[in-house]
Amino acid sequence: MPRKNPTQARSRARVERILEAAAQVVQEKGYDGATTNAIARRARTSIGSLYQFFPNKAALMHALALRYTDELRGLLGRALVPGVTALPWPQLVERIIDAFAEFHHTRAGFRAVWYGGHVSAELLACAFEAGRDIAASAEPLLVRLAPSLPAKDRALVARVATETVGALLILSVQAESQAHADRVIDEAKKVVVSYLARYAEIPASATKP
Amino acid sequence: MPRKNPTQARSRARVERILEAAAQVVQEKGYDGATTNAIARRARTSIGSLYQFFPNKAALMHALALRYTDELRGLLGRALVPGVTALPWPQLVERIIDAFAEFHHTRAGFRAVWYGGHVSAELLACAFEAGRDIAASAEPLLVRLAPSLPAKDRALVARVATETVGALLILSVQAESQAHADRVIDEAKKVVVSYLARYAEIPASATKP
Amino acid sequence: MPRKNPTQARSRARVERILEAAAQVVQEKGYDGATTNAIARRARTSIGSLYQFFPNKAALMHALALRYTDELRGLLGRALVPGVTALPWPQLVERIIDAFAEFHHTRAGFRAVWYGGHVSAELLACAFEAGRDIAASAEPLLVRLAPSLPAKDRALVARVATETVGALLILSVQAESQAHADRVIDEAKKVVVSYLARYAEIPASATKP
Amino acid sequence: MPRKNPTQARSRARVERILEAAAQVVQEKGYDGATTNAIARRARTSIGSLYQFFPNKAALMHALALRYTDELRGLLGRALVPGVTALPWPQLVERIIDAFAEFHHTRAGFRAVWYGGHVSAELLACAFEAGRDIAASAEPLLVRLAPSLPAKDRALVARVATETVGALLILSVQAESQAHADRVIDEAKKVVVSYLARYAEIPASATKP
DNA sequence: AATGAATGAGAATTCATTCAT
DNA sequence: AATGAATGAATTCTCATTCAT
Repeated sequence: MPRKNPTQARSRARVERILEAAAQVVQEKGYDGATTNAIARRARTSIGSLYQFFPNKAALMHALALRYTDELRGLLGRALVPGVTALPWPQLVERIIDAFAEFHHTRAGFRAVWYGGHVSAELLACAFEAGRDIAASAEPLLVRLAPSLPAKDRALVARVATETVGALLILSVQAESQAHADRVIDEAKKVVVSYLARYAEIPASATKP
Repeated sequence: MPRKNPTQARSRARVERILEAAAQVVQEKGYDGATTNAIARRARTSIGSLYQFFPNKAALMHALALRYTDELRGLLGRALVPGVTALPWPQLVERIIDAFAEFHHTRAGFRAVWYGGHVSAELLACAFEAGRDIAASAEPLLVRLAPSLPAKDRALVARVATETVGALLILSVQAESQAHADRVIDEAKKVVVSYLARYAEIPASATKP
Repeated sequence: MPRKNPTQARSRARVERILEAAAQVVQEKGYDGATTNAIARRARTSIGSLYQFFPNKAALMHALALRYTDELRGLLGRALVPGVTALPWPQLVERIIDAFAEFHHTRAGFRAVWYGGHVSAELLACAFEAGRDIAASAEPLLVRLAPSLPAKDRALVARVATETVGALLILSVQAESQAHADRVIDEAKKVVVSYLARYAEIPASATKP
Repeated sequence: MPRKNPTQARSRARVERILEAAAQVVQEKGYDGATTNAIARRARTSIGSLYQFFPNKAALMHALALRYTDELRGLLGRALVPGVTALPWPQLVERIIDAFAEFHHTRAGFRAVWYGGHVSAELLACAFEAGRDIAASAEPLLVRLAPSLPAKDRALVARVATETVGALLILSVQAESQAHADRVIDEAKKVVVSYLARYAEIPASATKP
């Protein structure tokens, strides 16, 4: 019974190192300064190895973006721990916004790549996809909130709410003080809750049965 | 009585042509594909002339970006024609969103430069300032809507509303069909109106005296 | 009886201004930095006018070089004032070297163009010609010194002596102190006098009849 | 027991090829005509490789120049083989001049870079240093020739003699025929020997004990 | 699999020169 | 004659990608 293929493990670690290096280099030098050679050097690998894992620069950048969006994609699911889902819906929404806010404030690399200078066309495409996915993961909440809303509308509402939160979190991150950042997040909560209230078919105080 | 120095006029026209060409090429080929030579060719000028007006590619792109933010800055003021300001506040807000939506949909170059990848740190700073200015131009409306709101809160609310509209207009522009784009804009109106309703001290139906 | 064509006078002044500007710009920016446009700007003329007087950049540089070499060409003749030519030959030689030394130390522009950085191929060709001419102007002295020396040898000896003086004057100009510069000139005199003494057919103390 | 790292050896050879090519191209096309692409082509390398070894054109030219000055620095030492040092001093001096003359006539690239135009200020500083070093390597001969000459004067005399030889060798190289070039070298020997004879404290016929 | 030297297409930019005004 | 905006060929240099070792 052989243990896990050591080569695979090493490969995985190397890919991780390369992505980490890419995030750092993009952050430090900007998108244009982030040459594949510089990234390989930072990752203490050879440029040849980099190309073993990523067919070209675009693929590398795409993977870099996916790494964060994947985390984001799972974020909503992870926020919905049992105790939380039972809360009245406005508080539930606020908890989710808090979870995203924490992500934005914690992941410096994320901000660096997404908002810290050069946002490439590839990254934007990724962001769009990620947005769609995140919105999709928010749809179940909408089902509870507005059961009679047609599926198509539900997707739209989820997307609009998600996108709004995203934009306001960026504004929050750019704030000059922590206090101001917090106030922006408070307003974001108000924006989304007011909006969803339009569609809500259950009272704002109802807890999950 | 000679008319305006023809050379200056020609220069201005040429700069205009170059910026227009740049917008088109960036839109078509992306930032990296937009070579200075291609831009000059599209503008039916020589590459030398391009460099007479813009010291380097970054400066050209910067000018292109500024051109749009400057237009945006004045947009709100221009939307507030007499007939409009007398409308009930929710309709007034909707008119303003329509004005911004038209701008986003009309100015292909705007989208190209701001969302077409490669937004430099310098440009982001510009965008931030522009956001602040646009929000500032929206504050008078808030005074009418919520006279007792403290100035500091007013600035925050204006900024949050502005940023939300901006984000949703981008989403709208990315929509695959015109119909979908319109629905996104409708939702944007709902988001902002619901949010502002929280602060409104006058009825949604009140017209200006 | 009309006075001198004023246009010609103005042209001459303009050419002078351009050459002066060229010398300055070469000195300040180096040969590569000395663009024709920069020279025209410094001369407060248009680039078009510059090309009216000089068919191309090479011609301008050539004229610039000639301006100094022409002065050099006449220098020896001017040094031979009556009182000087009567001196014993070694002192005469020393006087000539002093005259050249003064020229080198006085004409900062000359040093700038010739030794201050970028010496172009054209300038070198000029220098070679000038060297030949200056050597030629020194030949009459050799006739007095060594009447029986064949003309061909005389040309060679004159050239060798001239070139040697030139090289040592450059060394002198590069000296870190005035005192050191003077000592180099003293040695230059010794070098040339010792050399010419080989060919001298008249005593070192003989004055001209 | 592996032999020298082949990569290093190949690199060294390539650098050598590039420098050789640069010397040739500069000689043929002049400094301005010597494009980096032309040099790479001549060296049968890619332009990319050229830039791997030299950060820019100036650096390449600088390296080319240094290569020759370094060779020159060692030249005098190498000329003083046992049989030569025992010669009477005037013959010894002549042998040294012959060695330098051979260098000048052999190394076409040397002439190209140093006298082919575009000698940068940086390069001039190099040349000055090299001159000092070469003069220093000649001082031991002066000690034998004029033991009582103070050290400071010795340095000056060595420098003056060295510089004179250098200037006359350039003149020699520019000569239109080999015969003429040889005659210039003969005169150079006379110039230096006559000059040094002024300081000589030992007979011109004395051989080294 | 890993390495990194080598490649070369292609980009930005300059500047001598022209020519319509 | 004078002007200087316009031209575009030519140059330097970068960097994604390949491939022999």
